[in-house]
Amino acid sequence: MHQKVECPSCTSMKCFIKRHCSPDQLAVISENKTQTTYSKGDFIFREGYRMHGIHFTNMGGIKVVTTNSNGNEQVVRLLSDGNILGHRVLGNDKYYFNAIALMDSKVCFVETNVFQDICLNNPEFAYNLILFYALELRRTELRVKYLAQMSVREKVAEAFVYLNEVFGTNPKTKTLNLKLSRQEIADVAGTTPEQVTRQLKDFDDEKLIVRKKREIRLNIAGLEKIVLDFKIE
Amino acid sequence: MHQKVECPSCTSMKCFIKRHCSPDQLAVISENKTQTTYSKGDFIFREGYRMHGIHFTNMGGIKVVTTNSNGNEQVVRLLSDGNILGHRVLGNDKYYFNAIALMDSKVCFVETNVFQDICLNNPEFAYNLILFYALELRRTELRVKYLAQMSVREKVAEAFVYLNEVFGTNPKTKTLNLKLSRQEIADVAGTTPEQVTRQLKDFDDEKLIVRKKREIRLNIAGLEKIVLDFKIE
DNA sequence: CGCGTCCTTGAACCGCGTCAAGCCAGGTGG
DNA sequence: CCACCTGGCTTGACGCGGTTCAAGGACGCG
Repeated sequence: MHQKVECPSCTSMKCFIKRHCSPDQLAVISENKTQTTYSKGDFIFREGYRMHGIHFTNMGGIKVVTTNSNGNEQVVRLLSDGNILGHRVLGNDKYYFNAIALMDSKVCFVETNVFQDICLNNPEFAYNLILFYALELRRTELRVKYLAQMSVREKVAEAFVYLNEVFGTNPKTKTLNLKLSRQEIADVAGTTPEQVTRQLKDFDDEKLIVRKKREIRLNIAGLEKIVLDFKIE
Repeated sequence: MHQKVECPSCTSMKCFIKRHCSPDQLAVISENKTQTTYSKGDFIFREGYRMHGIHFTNMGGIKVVTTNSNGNEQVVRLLSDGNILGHRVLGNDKYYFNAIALMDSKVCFVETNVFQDICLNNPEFAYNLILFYALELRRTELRVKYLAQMSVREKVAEAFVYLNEVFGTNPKTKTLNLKLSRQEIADVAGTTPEQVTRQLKDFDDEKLIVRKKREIRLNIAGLEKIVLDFKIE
């Protein structure tokens, strides 16, 4: 197994804990946290899993998904390193979604009571967490709107904008830092693999992407325009 | 105008402020809050409106909606008395949804800086607010799932379950405590008035509802079964 | 070289939204 | 008091978008 990364010596600039806790608190948290390494495809938690704490991604990428009757997955949220995971479960220990590693990932875990202590003793931390939740809530609501009202074309465009936002592109090749199957893209967009293929063909014709199998070079400005046009009218 | 309800003498058992603040704090908040009465159809805030605080419904009912290109509304959230409204905007003053009164409503408003002070000086309040946000987030994510994967039949059933959850039914007549047009039901369910009519007919045939124009008597157990069946398989 | 997996493409099907016509009820004015 | 009008409800017909099904092709790996 890998060496555990201790909070005081952690270099993540994105980590919520790292950004909002005092050195003293970092030491306490570090002592009380566990850290696990997951391989691509591993479950961080499953539907019905009993949660008794909060996860923080130290490195890697994770998707939170919900499964429907036919076994199709719908991606509810994507997250890269430095993000909070499983914070929805706070105060209610049963959760109805699965969290799956999209690549090799390292995840820290803090138990609820430790976390609660931080909140109660560090009001600034708590207030910043409230702001974080507010932002998350707005994002999720926006996704409600998207899934309910967008056409497939718009949903696929939005999926790439979202993927780019979270994982970014290789600055040299401009290809997405994550290779996904048509099925996986469909799960993010909320449609079928066949529709994804068709849309990718259209986008290719329109110079919005260049596709070489799973390597996809994005014309982000163009894709964002599709999403923006939806928002405006 | 109506008389302002002061927090210390407010009798709402549901109000978040009332439940989690000390008498001292209640006095401070009451002094700094404003209270407005809205009639059915009035906007509490509009898309693009600049927000500088948080609302609490003292009495009444409100819907938070988003409008699409054709002018159709999609209900994102319903709330009755004692609820928090506009908390998503915290830390980011622009909002992309409209809040509209469903009936005559009284709403309290607390400015952000006052609210922030409460959070920073009352960690318990802040922590409970975090729990509230976590719950809200789970609810919203569930709606993402519903809108993305449910059939119209299931969505209409879910709309009534949701309406019943928030506004309840008259214990005598078992009719919904809120009369809505077909269009308004469609906005909650995420479909069209015509589809609502068709579903209501089906539900009536199946003894899941009894409809007398806008008066609708619900067989909640039956409707919940439809939603539950979707969840399970 | 052969097998399996994923991608692609076409075709058929179907659920749902749209359009339009008719209906019913409540309100208004003669 | 009734005739008319208006707005919402109902119902049927239609068409489109998107999912599903199926077959063929490309690629990778043993």
